[in-house]
Amino acid sequence: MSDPESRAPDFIRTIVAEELAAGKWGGKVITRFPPEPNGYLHIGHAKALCVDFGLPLEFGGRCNLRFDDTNPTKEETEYVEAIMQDIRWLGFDWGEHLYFASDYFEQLYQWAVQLIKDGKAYVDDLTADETREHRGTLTEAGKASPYRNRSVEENLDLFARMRAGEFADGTKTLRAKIDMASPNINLRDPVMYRIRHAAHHRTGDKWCIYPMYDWAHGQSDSIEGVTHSLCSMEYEDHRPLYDWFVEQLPIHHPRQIEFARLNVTYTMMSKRKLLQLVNDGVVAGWDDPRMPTLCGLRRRGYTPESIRDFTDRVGVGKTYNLIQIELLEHCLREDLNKRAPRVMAVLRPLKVVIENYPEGKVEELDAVNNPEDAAMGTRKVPFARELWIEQADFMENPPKKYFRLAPGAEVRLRWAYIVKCTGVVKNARGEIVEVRCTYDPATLGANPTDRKIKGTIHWVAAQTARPAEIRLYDHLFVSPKPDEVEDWKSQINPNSLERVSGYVEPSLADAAPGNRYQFERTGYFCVDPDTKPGNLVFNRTVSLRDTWGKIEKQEG
RNA sequence: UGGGAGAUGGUGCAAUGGUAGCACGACUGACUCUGGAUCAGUUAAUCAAGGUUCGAAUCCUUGUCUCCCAGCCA
Repeated sequence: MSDPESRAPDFIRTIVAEELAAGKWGGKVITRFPPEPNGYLHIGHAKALCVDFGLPLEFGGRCNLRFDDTNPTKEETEYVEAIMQDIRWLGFDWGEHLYFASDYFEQLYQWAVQLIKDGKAYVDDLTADETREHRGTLTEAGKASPYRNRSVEENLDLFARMRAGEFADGTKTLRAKIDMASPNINLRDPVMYRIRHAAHHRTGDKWCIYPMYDWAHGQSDSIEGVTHSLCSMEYEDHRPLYDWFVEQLPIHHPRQIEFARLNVTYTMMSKRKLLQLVNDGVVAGWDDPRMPTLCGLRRRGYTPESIRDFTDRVGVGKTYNLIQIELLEHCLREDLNKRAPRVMAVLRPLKVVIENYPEGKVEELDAVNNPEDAAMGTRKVPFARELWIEQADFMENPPKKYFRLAPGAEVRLRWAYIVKCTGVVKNARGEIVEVRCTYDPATLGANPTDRKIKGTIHWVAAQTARPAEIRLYDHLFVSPKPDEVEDWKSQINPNSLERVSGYVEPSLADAAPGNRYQFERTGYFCVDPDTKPGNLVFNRTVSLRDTWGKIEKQEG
């Protein structure tokens, strides 16, 4: 991961550094990460997490985890548990500072009463439709509700009775009295409370009125002593309201700063649409390895380090961005290249028989676990007369520049001998079912001096191989911007998951779920939790860069 | 056509009046018992037009384009 000191400071860190240098905020930075517990965290949240938690890490201070649970009809405990797990996995710690906006409901209520007393809020009887009609449009001012000038006493009485449950859902709201003619629609008497006779995941049936985001968020920030309330660009229009609410009370005033959210090609961040993918069975769940959710990426085999590195490289700005998924994959490969042990696995098996190798003989050959890290040592891999190789590593009529096995051609078997193809066996349909070879006993750990062997292929000895289910993933969507297509579901990639039955070397027999490996020459894989004793399941995390594949593509 | 924000290589981020740089991608080549990794190199950008200035991505003017806002969602 990049050194924080070497990174160019983004505009937020520049602002904070200047403020601190000027003696503001008492020299410490307090931020908050405020998820709504109505879905799972995704890669976009990872960026926000890195910004929110990264700032106090750099300047001193802390980041609170506060659940923004002000809407009981959408929120569930299942989500809060999952969100906490994902944040910890990514590597961030909120210490003792776990909060819920619902913890502040009483204080929020008391402050609302104060606003009513000050003539700055009123109870409105307009229906939702009427409220919309009164709000005006982007170009026309709104008009005042007929209830806008109720007396303080009447407002106090009505608000207390709203809380007491005397009124049905949707019949009354508490509104801030600001300016129905404001060019900023957020300031046209925004709703502060609505009536919802619904059980809340934490407060149960204690409340039947719930605060709106704008009212709850800034006041919650203030209660927690937050200095910098970092959020995405769409809240820029809300900042005047955020400021207005905290200024009406003699309380601490945090600074809201907005930055552009993360977008990545071939996926989407909409929680609503991701939920739909889950509900429609397009994916197997929130943690399906094709999902951009943190739990999906985790199951896929992504490392938290690679995700943090990615968010570092993406930067923080105010410009709309669409990051190419290749950058994420690059960060992943770079990380895994250093730490993933190498093993051999054959995804699409083709039988090879070495005619001059004794039947029944098995040799234990030495293989290096990671050429990038000698400390990872070596292991033994069994070699025998019958092997599995990759179907793609043999061609009966090879094109030029094909360095693998073909009739009459020689190839190095990784960590083993050089073999030469002597012929093939075909079935009744003319398909190749077996490749016949001879091996050169002098080439174990040594290269021949009379000829140059360009190709090396991986293999698994048939009699000691372990069968495995291997799940190969591709982008969930065929379009780089699936969100921008009218019918986004039409962009779902029908081939985003392919299951193959392959063979892995015996050292993997007891591989534990979550373990990550490089299958030499094919990619990085991790053991899926679906793995049971004797039934190995691997997910392809990401393929290796494939220069040959590129050449093939170019030449048709 | 109200308000807010933003425009730098294909993508993302820097340069805050003084040589437009870094990363990913793409393309060459070297090396290699992974067609991986690594190494070397190439490609390619300041939204437009005026103005200020010795000098402008940066300052001024005008224009263009993009995004966000009319939930009792967050």
